[in-house]
Amino acid sequence: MSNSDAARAASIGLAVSTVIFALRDADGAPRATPPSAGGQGTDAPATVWLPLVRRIREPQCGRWALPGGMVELDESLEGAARRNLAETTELQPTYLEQLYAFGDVDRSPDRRLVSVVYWALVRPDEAEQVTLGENVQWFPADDLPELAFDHNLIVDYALWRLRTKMEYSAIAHAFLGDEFTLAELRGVYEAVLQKPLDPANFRRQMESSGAIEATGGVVTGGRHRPPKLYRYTGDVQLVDAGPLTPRIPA
Amino acid sequence: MSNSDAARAASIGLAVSTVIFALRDADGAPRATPPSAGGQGTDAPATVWLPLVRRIREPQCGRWALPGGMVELDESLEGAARRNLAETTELQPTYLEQLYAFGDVDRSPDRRLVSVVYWALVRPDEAEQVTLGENVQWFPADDLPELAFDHNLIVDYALWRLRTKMEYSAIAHAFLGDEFTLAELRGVYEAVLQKPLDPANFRRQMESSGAIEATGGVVTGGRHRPPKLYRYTGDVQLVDAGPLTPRIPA
DNA sequence: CTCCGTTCAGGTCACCGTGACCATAACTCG
DNA sequence: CGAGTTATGGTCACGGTGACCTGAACGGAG
Repeated sequence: MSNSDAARAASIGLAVSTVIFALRDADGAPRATPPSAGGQGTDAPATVWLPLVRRIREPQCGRWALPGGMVELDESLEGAARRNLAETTELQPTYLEQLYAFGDVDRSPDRRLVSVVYWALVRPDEAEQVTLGENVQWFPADDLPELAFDHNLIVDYALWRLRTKMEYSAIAHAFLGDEFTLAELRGVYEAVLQKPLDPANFRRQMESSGAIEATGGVVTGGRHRPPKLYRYTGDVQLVDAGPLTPRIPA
Repeated sequence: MSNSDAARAASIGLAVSTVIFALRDADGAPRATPPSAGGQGTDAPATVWLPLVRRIREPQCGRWALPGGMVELDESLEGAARRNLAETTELQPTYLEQLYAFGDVDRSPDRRLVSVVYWALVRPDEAEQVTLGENVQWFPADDLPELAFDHNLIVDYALWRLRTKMEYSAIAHAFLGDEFTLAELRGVYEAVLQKPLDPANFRRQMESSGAIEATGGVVTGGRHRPPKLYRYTGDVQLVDAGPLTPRIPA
């Protein structure tokens, strides 16, 4: 039982990391703040971006990595994720969900480390609050440099989950403010799924889903017919947000 | 930073547990071994069962719990799950996938414990190999006693995942042998989804999916037209079996 | 003030997957 | 040989979807 003895002597480290997704213009500029409230509304296509942190200590010092840190004794896993997000990027994400626990023996060259990884969606106005600097930068999710540890694999998996889940769950509104136009909502889908959607068919599906309702307001200022504003009703469950979420009554 | 000091002094324990699902007759009898090979083929409706282990030490001594144990320094998370399964139930499951990491601060009364939970599907002939005894018993998944720790919540979540995934992924064959009839495959769906399915429509869907192919063999002996035997082609990906699974090429 | 370009909004239509259902085939047993 | 049972194949109505068309409502150019 030398294994057990070794496990007691040098324990396995437990960390959390988070893949944070936000939509930004293809050139890297942040989206117009609350897209509808701002004004003319950006019509440039958006893409998926995420903030990374440069490692300032060994191992893998200098490489870009996901924000994260060790789990303290008196905090839950999600609590640790939220604390680390607040400390490194000052973000309080709209949407936060556990992604996967990564625990291969050799994933960290130093100490044995198991990382419980979360993924988060933030609104453009939240994303702007990220304090940029030498050690915090935004990167396009589809074109990342070589990251520290197994973080490239992690981001790829999170991106796959985002795109898969976008097709069957109502998570798109986590990228938007409380009120939004159908064009903005469609823009989120197009950015994540990377394909154009028919505006008329998109409208029909959203309306029949019961997930959104008109607020009564419209957005004026555009050189075209003023679009109505919508909000999420909350009637539609976010699917599979974890074991603590009450299930949809069958 | 007293928290950091405390974390270093008494580290967080890392454990794995597994929810093992198998199909058995409603009265608890195991299904006919490899259902088709056996003989007449059981026609009694099957239900979902899982094996539990009685705790033989504090805390929660005497209560039923999921099989599991601590992760050793030199094994991966999935490796630890497989080792614990082999040690406690002698099972080598056909299907094994990570479910969720449970890490609430108060989930274990003793030491701070984070459990990475897996879920597994086993064939009836594998399930029979489980050495039953005072401390290992099968329980119907929908009618469990009060389990140790948060294991009731965990089983409920695993059951929800099983039922959800059954509807969009081809995992049903993990409950069967290499060859099976469409009636047997349909029986798996009916047992998990808890609703009858139309045999003709079920056949049409399975055939058009491309997931199965006829082996050429038939099962004789029944007092009716002999059903054809099928096998899985492997063409259809098991969806979302973890980050290491190659994605379906878009 | 009118025309024009734009997007919003509402509608039609063919097609396909689905569930409900019917009919025949092929076996065993009495 | 007929009865009973399941396997297998087919039809049909319906609902959701994608492709596409038409009018509505604005700002801006002339």
